[in-house]
Amino acid sequence: MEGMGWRVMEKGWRKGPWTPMEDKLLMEYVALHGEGRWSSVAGCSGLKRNAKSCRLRWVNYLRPGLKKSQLSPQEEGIIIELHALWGNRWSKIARYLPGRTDNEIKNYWRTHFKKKGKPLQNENKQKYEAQFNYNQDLQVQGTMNYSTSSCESEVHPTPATMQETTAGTGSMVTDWQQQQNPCMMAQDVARWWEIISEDGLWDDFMWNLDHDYPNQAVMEQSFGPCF
DNA sequence: AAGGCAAGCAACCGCCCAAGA
DNA sequence: CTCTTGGGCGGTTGCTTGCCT
Repeated sequence: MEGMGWRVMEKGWRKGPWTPMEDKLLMEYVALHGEGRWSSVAGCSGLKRNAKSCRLRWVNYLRPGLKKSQLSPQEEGIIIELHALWGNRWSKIARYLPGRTDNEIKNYWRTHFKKKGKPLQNENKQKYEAQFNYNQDLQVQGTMNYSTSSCESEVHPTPATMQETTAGTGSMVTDWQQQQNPCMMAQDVARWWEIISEDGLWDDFMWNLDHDYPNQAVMEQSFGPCF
């Protein structure tokens, strides 16, 4: 560690894993000054960490309301669905999973889905289907905002989808209103899933997601011009 | 029991963008 | 308008841990 660049003092900044004492200092700082004033953390708190490191530590680990538990099948389904819509927009996806961080979702995706040549089959697919059925139940109950018609309507993942995970961020709807119109429904995802997994399109699709947006050609082939 | 290997995760890096001077 | 600075984001790295041989 010490000799490998970890924890070396570069411009006086500490690096590497955070100690409990550093966490305590950072929490005290945020309690006093609030979030978002990262550039002055070092000066005010005595922490020898740069602004970015402090922000990251706070956002990914110390922030109140973070869930430490494993992702539920419902959350997994949400990730799958939103990743299909937006690609690697982790922070955007994270906004719909209260208590989860973009880093966590990103790591989860990479370890659980990306490394596998054909992810989401069998066990994972079952999990997704559980989520799908769950969404359908909600839809029946009238708590879903999913449109069942077409792309013309406002269609987006709803707070209802994430009801289980909602921890009262309060900003979800507002955030959502600023989002694009994804034009995809749970049913579409399920159908797309079948096509991708059975026709061997998955690899192409996945690797194209490394770029900004999902493979539009594949999507259009499956669903028409929505994408 | 010990070594190797892979998965998981915390943290860093570099780039981009927006706001302010 | 241009430059600077701070914050945010996605990609990547490398340590830790658990499993397998």
